[in-house]
Amino acid sequence: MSESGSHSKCNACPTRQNTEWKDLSEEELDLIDRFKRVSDREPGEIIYQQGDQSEGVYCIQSGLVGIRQLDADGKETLLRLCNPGETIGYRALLSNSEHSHYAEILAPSHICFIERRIVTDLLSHNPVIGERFLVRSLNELNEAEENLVRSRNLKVRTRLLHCLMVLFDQYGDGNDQKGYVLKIPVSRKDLASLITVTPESVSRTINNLEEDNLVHFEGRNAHFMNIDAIFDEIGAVH
Amino acid sequence: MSESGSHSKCNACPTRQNTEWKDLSEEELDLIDRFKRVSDREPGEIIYQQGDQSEGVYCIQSGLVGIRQLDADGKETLLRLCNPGETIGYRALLSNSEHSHYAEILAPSHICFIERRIVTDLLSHNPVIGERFLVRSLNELNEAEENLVRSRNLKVRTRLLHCLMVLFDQYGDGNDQKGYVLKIPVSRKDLASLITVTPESVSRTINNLEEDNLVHFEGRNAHFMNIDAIFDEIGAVH
DNA sequence: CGCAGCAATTGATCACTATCAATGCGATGC
DNA sequence: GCATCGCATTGATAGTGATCAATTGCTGCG
Repeated sequence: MSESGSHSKCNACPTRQNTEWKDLSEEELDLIDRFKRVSDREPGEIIYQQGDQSEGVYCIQSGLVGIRQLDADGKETLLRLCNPGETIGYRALLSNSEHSHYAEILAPSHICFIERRIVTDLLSHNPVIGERFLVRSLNELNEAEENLVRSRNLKVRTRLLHCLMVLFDQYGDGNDQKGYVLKIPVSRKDLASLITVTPESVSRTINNLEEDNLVHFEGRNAHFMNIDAIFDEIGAVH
Repeated sequence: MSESGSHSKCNACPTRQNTEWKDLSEEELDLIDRFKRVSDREPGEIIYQQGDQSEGVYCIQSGLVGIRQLDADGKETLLRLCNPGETIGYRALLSNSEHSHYAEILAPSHICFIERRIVTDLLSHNPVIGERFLVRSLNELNEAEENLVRSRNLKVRTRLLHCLMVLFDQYGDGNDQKGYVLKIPVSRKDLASLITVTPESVSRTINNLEEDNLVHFEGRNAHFMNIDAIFDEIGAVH
């Protein structure tokens, strides 16, 4: 990583309105601005390690971050993708425990680091922030549970379609002459991990979707040829 | 359910020390005491329904409650068991959304209902309560993720052993002459649901464990014949 | 340009677990 | 004591996805 000279103001951060920090006072934002450390990060870099103590939180200004978890056998799972505006690493900090997962840069990113004492300071002065993180964690909890239920009840094909639709929601490029287009932001391996399956199975399922003329893949681009049929399939699941 | 005449004081509640309410003031406890509604509930009764708006939270004074989730196809999953001291239904209330799951009584229970306005009142006056629920939800989040990773990486046998050990932790009856004993608090079907498999698979896996002389089952009682071997198997997983 | 190294695909096989159907068991009620 | 209902087990089968191994494709780099 490289320490960036840019000390852009949080106030001007285009994503702040959707974040846990959206209702900070000028004064509070100023506090963060003065102490935050912004850095340029490249894919593959680790923001924090599983098992480490929390030193603060990280706000994603731009780019893409993956949250991964290693199990006892060393197998890794990609739990979720985090987008600009998201603050990560908050869980270990707020529960006063070590990071139960690690965060890896997936696309060139600008990351703002806010150290622990600043965060606790803000929390103790402004209860709204705590509330925001509470709601955030409740949402993540819902997602996690739905994820579990999906991977239990749905076949790989349906899970993949579902996952692609979720990705399309966040990263979709609208439509071109062929249909809706999505630049999948992750590797096949990670795509597989997201839906709890092996890369081989993803490959085969992709062939499957091609044969059925539902989705056309070229590299990381996915073209949805018949998006209604897709919604049918993931909506009223057989 | 039957409205119970007993208005036992929260102060005297044997489980309160481990709960989110542990550091309420006398005055605050008194507020709850005055407005809470205690009821006797029998197995099968539903405390709140998935999809309903939150009307308050429910504190389990005694008994056992299961949190279940229904998916779009009507398949149900038992997500977790809740024990005396636990407050449930807090998620919908705090995130201002409908219940994403439902709660069913699994053993005769005493349940205290605390209505919404009391909770929000307490929350707004005492930020510590919010913090407690925040930590609670962070813990649940960790559990949920570990659960997902386990059901991805581990075979049924290992998951079952793991689940039994977790249950033993909470409901274990110490040991008799034969070894450690656990009265499994749920049906086979629910046991299966907890580890995301079919009841048939649980049955077969149980036979398996019997053959290996690891665990002996008679009805809902499980005798752990060789608890070290069990820990070996779930610790250093192949 | 060609090589190295990694990512992705393809192929063949196998194990696990789901599924379906039937039977067994146990509690409850008449 | 017998019938019934629900729960649990057992059996037979099939399908899904994992696994292992080999190939292809791609990217960056000397």
